[in-house]
Amino acid sequence: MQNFYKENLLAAADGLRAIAHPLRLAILCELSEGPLNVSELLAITGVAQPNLSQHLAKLRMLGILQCERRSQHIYYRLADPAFMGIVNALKSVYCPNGGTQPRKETKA
Amino acid sequence: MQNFYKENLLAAADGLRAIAHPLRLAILCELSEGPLNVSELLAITGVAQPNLSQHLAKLRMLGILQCERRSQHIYYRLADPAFMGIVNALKSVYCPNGGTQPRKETKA
DNA sequence: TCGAAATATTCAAACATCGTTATATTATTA
DNA sequence: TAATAATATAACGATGTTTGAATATTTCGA
Repeated sequence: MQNFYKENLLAAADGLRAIAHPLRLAILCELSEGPLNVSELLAITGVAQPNLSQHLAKLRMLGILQCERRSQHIYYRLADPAFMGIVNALKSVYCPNGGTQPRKETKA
Repeated sequence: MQNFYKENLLAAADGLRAIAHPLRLAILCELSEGPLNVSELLAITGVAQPNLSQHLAKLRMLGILQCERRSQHIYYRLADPAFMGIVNALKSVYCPNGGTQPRKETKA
């Protein structure tokens, strides 16, 4: 398995585990259409606030999301466009219908 | 989050969790070059035999791998080429050097 | 048919992950 | 500056995952 195993596989598995959760996938799919603040994500996903916050924290700490405060609201965006390649591959496997609908522009 | 959430996200997260493990990723990467039997995978990965067998069982039961007995040996192959889209997206993110080396043909 | 090789299964312990509840922090508005 | 809205953190129980050890099964060859 050469050095490929020790280095890249561990990193790839970490990255996969980071997104291998329905809520985190939902977050990534939504943010792939543009940034959103926590309240908006809360309304879209319908989960409990601390739950969402913890998943956002995980994605943020892994460098997958960036956040930026704008007065009362904290906006999240995708930090690493490379992850979208993976999300898109997933969409093409699991979302025959095309996945989420495009959103109206929220003056990002 | 429409119906997209309940159906596709759960399935996609399941699929991701199935491959979000260094050894299972290694197996998928190796088998993406062609079928291998368990002894060969054992030699390549260097892990303990029951450990490998358990991960193979998981991938097999999820329909990601197929296996076929050929006298003493059991050969595994990728059952679902759709997964290769995901594996390839991963490779392009995590394997700058290109990942595994191509193998000699083992008369599949 | 007996033994050995190849592979799978079972079980328990260690560990990680998830959701919930309660609480803290930060920024705005009154 | 006190109250409130937005978001984060902490602690905890429940559940899931991973591994190693022991053992079982299947197949082939002698």
